[in-house]
Amino acid sequence: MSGAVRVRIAPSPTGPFHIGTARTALFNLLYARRTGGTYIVRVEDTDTARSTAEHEADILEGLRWLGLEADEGIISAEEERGSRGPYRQSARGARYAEVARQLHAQGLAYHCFCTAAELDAERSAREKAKLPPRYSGRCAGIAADDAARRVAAGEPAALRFRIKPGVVVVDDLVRGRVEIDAEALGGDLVILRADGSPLYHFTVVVDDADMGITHVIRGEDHLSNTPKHILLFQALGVALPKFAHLPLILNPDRTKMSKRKSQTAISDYRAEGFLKEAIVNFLALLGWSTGSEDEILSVEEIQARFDLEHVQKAGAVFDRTRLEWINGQWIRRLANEELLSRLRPFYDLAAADGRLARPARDEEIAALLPLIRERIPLLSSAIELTDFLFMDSLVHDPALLVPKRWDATTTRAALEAARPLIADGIGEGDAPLLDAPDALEGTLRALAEGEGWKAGDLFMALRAAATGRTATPPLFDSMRLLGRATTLARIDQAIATLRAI
RNA sequence: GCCCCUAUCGUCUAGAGGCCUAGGACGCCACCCUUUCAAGGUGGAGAUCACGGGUUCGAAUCCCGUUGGGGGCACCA
Repeated sequence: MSGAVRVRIAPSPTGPFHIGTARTALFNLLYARRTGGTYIVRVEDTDTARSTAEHEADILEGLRWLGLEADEGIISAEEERGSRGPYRQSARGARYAEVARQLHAQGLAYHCFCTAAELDAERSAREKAKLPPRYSGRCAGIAADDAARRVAAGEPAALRFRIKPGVVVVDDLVRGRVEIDAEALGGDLVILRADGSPLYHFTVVVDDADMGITHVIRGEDHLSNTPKHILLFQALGVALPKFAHLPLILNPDRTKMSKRKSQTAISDYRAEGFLKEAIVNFLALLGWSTGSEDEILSVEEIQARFDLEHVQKAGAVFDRTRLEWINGQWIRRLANEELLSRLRPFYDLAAADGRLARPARDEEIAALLPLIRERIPLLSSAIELTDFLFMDSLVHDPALLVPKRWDATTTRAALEAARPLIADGIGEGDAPLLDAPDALEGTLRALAEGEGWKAGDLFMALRAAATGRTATPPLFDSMRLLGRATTLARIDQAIATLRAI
């Protein structure tokens, strides 16, 4: 028996991979890494009505993507690692039945013959009397042989665990000592339904015991239920794990973060072009702090500093704006090849769904990187920012074509005057000159000066003509990337459009 | 209704009795840079540390209460 730390994340595949699950998984992983412990993934799919293979796949893929893959437990639909499994609750039915039998044999659990209707009536009666919901314990006193006879006769019976009276102490690593009177636990707890299927509070304890979990790190929403777990651990005669309840992630209105009020699916954030580094960085700082003023941290840096002492006690609002800022920071930090490969799927998807007329080649994206890196808060932003380079045709909005201080006539004259200079100054498929001075810029500035135009207005007219947009990467680089023929054709098209006004 | 947790700028937070006339970051505003948009730089507004009592020479920090917020109380997880 070693003192090695064993922690777990136990997602339930009743929905897509949730941001809150990701945060809990991350904190468990960080704690395991920091202590040299083992990080386990267990799938809690006892709710067969709501659990699906698709959700499980989404969760496991999300964990893998974020770098939160298990050391032990479930890796994928096919792969499971470790000797203390099975790690999927749906495969542990026999074990739950065995433990339930044992508790029953010890008199720690009993058969309950109450029907759903009776329990409902009891509950609503208490509610009407302004009393907290609580099982009366009506079946607790049925003699064992009577109960056995009724079960044998085929009467449906759930199995209830006897809640021992007394005060239960939760020694929480984040919150300190918490005392809860067993009286407030709602009465004896159903651990097996009448059909024999196990319930959450029971399976979680059996699993944590079987898997040798030493630290249960989970959301604060489980704090009130922890005494039930402690009582169950004691009934099983196993050592208690340590508990650490993390603050909840909140909607902007400060309620528990939910799908209804917030974007909660990790896959949605991924599809928008959030980097895994940014999500991990952001999530780590939601409810935990370094104690220093550093903000942009890699998983390795976070791992090296993580501790439960700096975990916040109060809930934290999920601030998407801040996430986007962190994402931008990480995009700017990625090496070129890395950024290129992260961008690749976004360009492929855009080409496939028609937002771009054709796929972008690697060299083309590579050439764009320096132009867009500082301009994209999300990977997906790159598409809107550069789509003009990958479109066969472009429809000018006449309203955008004319710079604010100009009229249509001036704009047309300017485009006509600039056209030959551009024809001379740009080649086919030139590379961007980036920070180097572009000779064409000087030429066009001279033109503007000679005509009494503001260079900025001329550039804006050209930008709108060449790209169809008013916010673009730097103009001259954009035109070089576009190539001589396309740039001139678009200027001609813009002139024609202006003539029609 | 009962039980539990919690409370520092709009948001995420630093702060573990004197270093705090409360620091940083996001966001916001202004200016600089600038061909647009960004990025970056500089500066600014923004918190009577929820409130009220204590303890102490001294409290954002400790104690009690109040109020606010949240969570939990299923044959859901």
